[in-house]
Amino acid sequence: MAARDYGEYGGVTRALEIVGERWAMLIVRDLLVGPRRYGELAAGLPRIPTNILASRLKELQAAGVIHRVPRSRVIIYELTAYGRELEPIVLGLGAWGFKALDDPRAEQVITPDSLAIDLRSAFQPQVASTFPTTAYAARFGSAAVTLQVDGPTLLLGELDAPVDLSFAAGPDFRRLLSGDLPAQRAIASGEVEVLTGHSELLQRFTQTFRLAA
Amino acid sequence: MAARDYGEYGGVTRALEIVGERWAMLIVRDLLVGPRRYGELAAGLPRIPTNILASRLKELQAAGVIHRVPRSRVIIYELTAYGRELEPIVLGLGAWGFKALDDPRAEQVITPDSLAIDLRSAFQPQVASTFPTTAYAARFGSAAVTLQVDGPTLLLGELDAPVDLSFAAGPDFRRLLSGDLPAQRAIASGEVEVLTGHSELLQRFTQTFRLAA
DNA sequence: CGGGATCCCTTAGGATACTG
DNA sequence: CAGTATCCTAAGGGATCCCG
Repeated sequence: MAARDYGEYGGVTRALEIVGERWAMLIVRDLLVGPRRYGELAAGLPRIPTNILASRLKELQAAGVIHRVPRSRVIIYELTAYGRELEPIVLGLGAWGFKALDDPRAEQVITPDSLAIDLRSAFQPQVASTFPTTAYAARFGSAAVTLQVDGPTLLLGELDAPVDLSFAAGPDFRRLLSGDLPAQRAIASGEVEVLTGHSELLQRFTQTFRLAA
Repeated sequence: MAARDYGEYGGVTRALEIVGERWAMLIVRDLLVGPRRYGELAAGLPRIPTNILASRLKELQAAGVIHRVPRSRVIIYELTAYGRELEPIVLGLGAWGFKALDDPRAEQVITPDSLAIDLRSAFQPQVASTFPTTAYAARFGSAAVTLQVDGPTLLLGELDAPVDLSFAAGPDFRRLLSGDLPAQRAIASGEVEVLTGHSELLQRFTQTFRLAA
């Protein structure tokens, strides 16, 4: 770590020495969704070389951002309390980067963890509070997530209620989340296909999850 | 930019493709303090190679984060509105990294812009509101800043009032900002030297600028 | 089969010199 | 002062192999 520090004494440089290396912040992002195994992280970061993943995990562990937990014959990586403090920063980066998204290119994939974090950064708690509890199953491109919105809180992954609306869309979730493509028009044009549930609930979804473009 | 993107379609990856490269976020940090010329940026980032600075500036400009403004025979770089939206993220990174700071090493320097941002991330507006307007001139190691605290607002750099307290300290500003080293003890031990003004004002400073360790 | 380690090669980045 | 040009090293990409 001697050659790649910044030679400066300050909070921002220190943070970047820890999570500024290539791929590091994406590992943190995926672990914010939940604890993950080595192979799950590798699958969620399609282009990461395995040696880089291994060394980033060691570095993040040495810095106290993550720790490895042996759990019933397999090893689980999870964020420490200090690592979880990066959540607002990662969500902020997601919201900021969202505005710079172009159209999805053919070689780009959407991973479930990436989608989960984007939806969390789009989540509007105060709007959500105005609706009754709602469970969604959403698919964008090849990535699917289930979400349960319960008042001002958002639960990702595990549902304890039946799904109220499940829908599938193409990889371009930008226009739906930005409000650029209204829910009813998305359905009418076929850009969003409602699989189960009331199609009116898609409008509730787009009000609950909103990111400025 | 083809080989160094992440092959993923999402907000966080897009953000990191723009400001995730080495040195990029530090350029943004320094420009958050104010517009800067090429040479000023180079001076504020002591170890950046000049070719890297040049290419980062081009990339950030292409992404709409900064723009070059010719001003009276010299070129000024400044953040665009989109670039300024990174402010809470940079301040958050600063506060997060602050907690991981070790003792300053001999080869590490403190630059004025880095110090300015660290103090901004430490600024406590609600505490500041309880004090009358106060102007400080602070020096840590080789970096000096002037600050004017006016109610809940903080002005860096230009003062329109006489300095109420000026002091000098070593490069280790951690213990003072974390509250680990109380103001009076810092003065008694000589770790902080009050140059002009009432030494009691140092306590006001440490209450106004506070970062958890 | 999960969790890495090893290999080779490519490219970004560091150091320094140079130019309009 | 504001950058280019060059050369070289080290980090990252890609594939394969290893070990419990």
